[in-house]
Parts: sequence; structure tokens; C-alpha cells
Amino acid sequence: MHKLRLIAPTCAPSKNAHASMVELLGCSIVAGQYPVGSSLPPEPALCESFGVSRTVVRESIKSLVAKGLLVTGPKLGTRVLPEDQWNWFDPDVVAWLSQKRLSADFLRDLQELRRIVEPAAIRLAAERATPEALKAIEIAYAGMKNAVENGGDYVSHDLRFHQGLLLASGNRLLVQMSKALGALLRTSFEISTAKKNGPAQSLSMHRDVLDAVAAHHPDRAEATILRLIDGAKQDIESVLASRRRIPNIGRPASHLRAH
Amino acid sequence: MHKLRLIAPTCAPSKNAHASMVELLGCSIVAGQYPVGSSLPPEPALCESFGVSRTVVRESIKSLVAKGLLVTGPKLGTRVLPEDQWNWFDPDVVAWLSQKRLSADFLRDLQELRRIVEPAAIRLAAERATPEALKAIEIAYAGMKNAVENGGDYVSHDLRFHQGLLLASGNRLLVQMSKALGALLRTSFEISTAKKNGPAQSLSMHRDVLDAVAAHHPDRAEATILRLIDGAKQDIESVLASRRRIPNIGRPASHLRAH
DNA sequence: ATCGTGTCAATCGTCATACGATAAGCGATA
DNA sequence: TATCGCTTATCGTATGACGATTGACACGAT
Repeated sequence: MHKLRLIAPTCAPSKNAHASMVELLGCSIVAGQYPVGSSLPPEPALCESFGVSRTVVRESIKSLVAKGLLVTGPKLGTRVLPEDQWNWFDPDVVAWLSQKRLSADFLRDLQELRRIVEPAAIRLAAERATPEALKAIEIAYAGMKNAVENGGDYVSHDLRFHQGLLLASGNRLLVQMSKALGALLRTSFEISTAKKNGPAQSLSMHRDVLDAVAAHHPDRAEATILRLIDGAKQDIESVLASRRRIPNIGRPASHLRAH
Repeated sequence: MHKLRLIAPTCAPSKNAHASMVELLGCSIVAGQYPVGSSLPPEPALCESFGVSRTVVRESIKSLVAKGLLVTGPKLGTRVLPEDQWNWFDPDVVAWLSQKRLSADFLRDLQELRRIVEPAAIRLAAERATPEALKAIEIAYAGMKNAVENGGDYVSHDLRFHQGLLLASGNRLLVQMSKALGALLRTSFEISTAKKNGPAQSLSMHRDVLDAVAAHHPDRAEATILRLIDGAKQDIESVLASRRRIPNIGRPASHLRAH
């Protein structure tokens, strides 16, 4: 009887064998454990090393194929596709990506995308935001404020704040994008708020953004969010500059379970 | 003896049973043939109706689960998830989406996204474009010009032109986005160039865009692409206005499903 | 009559085995 | 040296069986 061990390097196990294996393989591939262009071990080997049946192995691989990480073929094996073929807007892929240390280049790209999309989205939000959408953002803001004053999870509320703004833009594609990139943004926020007093300083700007949107002032909202984003950019760059050689910036709960 | 029929409504069959089934099921789901929240037939039923083994059925379903279209569970069945859970930036999902008639709402969202992303991307491209990237865009332009003068596939070259611009921006996330949305943009282009002389008119603007990027003039490039996009918007709206009754795509499921 | 509780059964999840299909690599041949 | 065909590793598909989960329903208690 097999007793699937499936102890991921840094990934949380899931309920069923399939989900666990997708998670583990996905993490490993994204982390570069299987070099791009190389082949994974043949199916029987994976079966044995994971202690699961071929069914599970194959269905897991199919899931990763669907996300653009792999191709399969007879005699071809199961090969890792080049990174530009991956579905970088797939929530799972993004989550796996976020678990490894993000490269400075990548953070720059993400920052650039934010600076393009968010200001425009804010303008739309300021024009269209419904009371309910504003309410949701207000709640997120309250959470941020509480986290600053009483301690707590600032980043989660921060993320909810920004996703609330995107939601308020009324554009489904923008909403989808913010959902897909959620995990990445979270990581980005974690880095940008790593500076002491970072949250406290950004809190008032968030207030200003929310007020401008609620008052239906697109210009003011846009100008404010730009200040906010550029501030985050500075923070990220300084953090990046300071971590010359320090490994592991990984997920939340950075203490505990290490090694 | 099964002899998989797999004749998709509008979808091209593929080489192997798995790919065919994913394609067919994906199309059907996106087209609303299985209402959101309802269950697909149980696996054995699907096996029989498609004439394939349970292996193929299950692996196909897993692929669609990976794209956010379905959830499965014991006694739960295989249910269609609400649309906002789909991976709208998955190339396959987008392709299936593009095969059915796009709703006016959706085209508006797409147009809005283009108007946000492309001008900003053009600015970056004008600053960073490498000679090779410019070359690729130049080739795409030549294809467009040839299509106008001698007849041919204008839209494909148009698409390549715009994706070339995104590529020249040097931002991997923007590139990914343009790849993911490729099929949608194509459909959009097909609509916006449906007007007579549409291509001929937009051709010169494309020339201007390319020149401005090559000359490293972000402002001029941005202004020109905005004229181009807004022109396309006008075209789309007029086409949309001329087709009065649009059989829905996005929101409510107006028809009951019988099987 | 309403509500909680437990059994039942539909359906997916997983395992095991067998064979067919494909194409990469290599050796034989001209 | 280049081409062709064969071998074989590996995935693709089919089949059958059993375990696991959970929604639904019947039943009894209050």
C-alpha cells in the first residue's frame, strides 16, 4: 500500500492526490527544478517516486499542459515548455511563481504594468463606482487602518483595497487581470511594505485615493494613485538594493517552517 | 466498437481524442450550452456519447478544471463554474470565446483595455524598441500593405503588427497579455475592419505609428495609436449598431437546456 | 409540523493492467 | 554522406474494479 508522502519543498499539500501532485509539480517546474526544454521522468518513474497510480500522474500532467507548462508526446516524453509559453495570467501559475523569489526584472515588469493599468482603472472607477463597490473598498481600508493601529495583516487588506478598485472600474477584463495577478501583487506588496512605517505612510494616500474615487474626481484619483504606485516603486527598489545576497523572501509567515 | 464522431458545432477537431474532447467541451461550455452552475452528464454518459473511454473523458475534464471552467467532486458531479471564475486570459478559453458572437458589452471592455494598455505600451516601445523588433513590425506592416493592394488576409498582419508593438515594449507581462488575448483581438479587428475601405484608411495610421516608434518619439506614437484605437472604436460601434438583436453572450442564460 | 440525525446511493477518485500508436534515434544501405 | 527503414522508449487509450465523499432522503424525536 502506498502512503503518498508528497511533502512539497515549500508548497502546501492539498486534499486529494491529484491536487497535491499538480501543486508540487507546478511549483517544481516554475522554480526551475526541471530546466526548460528538459524532460520529466517517464510516467512510471513519477508513479513510483510519488507513490501514486499512473492515473493521478497523467491527470496531473494534463492539468499542467492546460496551463502551458508542459507538452507531452510519445517518445517525446513530458517536456517543460519555454517560459514565454506559460499562462502567466493563470492564478495557479502566478501563485507558484510568487512562491519563489521574484527576480528584479520581473518585479520591474509588474510594477510597470501596475503603473499602466491602475491609474486608468481608477479613472473609470471614479466615474462609475457603485455604492456597493465603494463600500467594499471602504471596508478594506478599515482593515488596513486597523492593521496599522493594532497590528495585523496589512497586506491582505491592501490587496483587497486595490482589487476593490479594479472591481469598481466595471471592466470585467480588468477585474480578471487583478484576480489572476493577485498572488503576484501580494508578494509585491509584501516587499514594498517591508520598510518600517511603510504601511503607516501609505495609509493616508490610500485614504486620499478612496475619497477621490468616492467624490467622482478622476483626475485627483489618478494623480493620487500615481503617487502611491511610485512610492511603492521606490520602496521596492530600495529593498531590492538592500538584499544583495539574502536568500528567501518567500511567502507570508516568513518565520516558522523554515529550512 | 466506438468510432469517435466528435463533430464539433463550430470547432475544428484535433489529432488525438483528448484534444478533440477538450476543444469540444470547452466550446460548448463557453457557448453556454451547459448553463453556469449546472452539471455535465456523469462520466459514463460522456464516455458513451463521445465514444471514448473514461480515461479520455476524465483527462479532458481535468484540463478544463485547470482552466477554471469546471469543478468536480463526488456526488457533486462536474459543474460549470460562474464566468468570473474562468481564466479569461487563457489562450484556449479566449479562442473558444472568440468563436461565438461577442457581446457588445464584452467588446466594449476589450476596447477599453486596449485603449489603456496599447498607448502605454507604445510609449515604452518608442523608448526601447530594438532593431529586430522594429524589423518584425515593419514586416507585419508590409503584409498589411500588400493585403490592401493585392487583396489577402489583412487582419492577420494587423494582429501581428500590434503584437509586435507589444513585444517591442520589452515588458514580458504585456507580451503575455497580447498573446493571451490574441484570438479576441483578431475578432475585434475583423469587426472593426468590416467597413469598406477600413483597412485602406487605417493603413496610413499604422505607418505613422511605426515611424514614430522607429524615431523614438513616445508622444507622437501615443497620439497616433490613440487615433487608431478610437477609429476602431467608432467602426465597432457602427457595426454593432447595425446588428440590432444580439443573441447574448455574457450574462443571463436565456435559454433552458434540454438534453 | 418542524427539526435534527443517520443511512443510502450516486458519482467522482484512485488503482491496476494491457495493448495500440507515435516518433526519436540509430543503424543499414545506396 | 545522405537517405531510408527499423527498433524501441514513451505516451495514448481502453477496461474493470473498488474506495471515498457528500448530497438527498427517510425516519424519528420534540
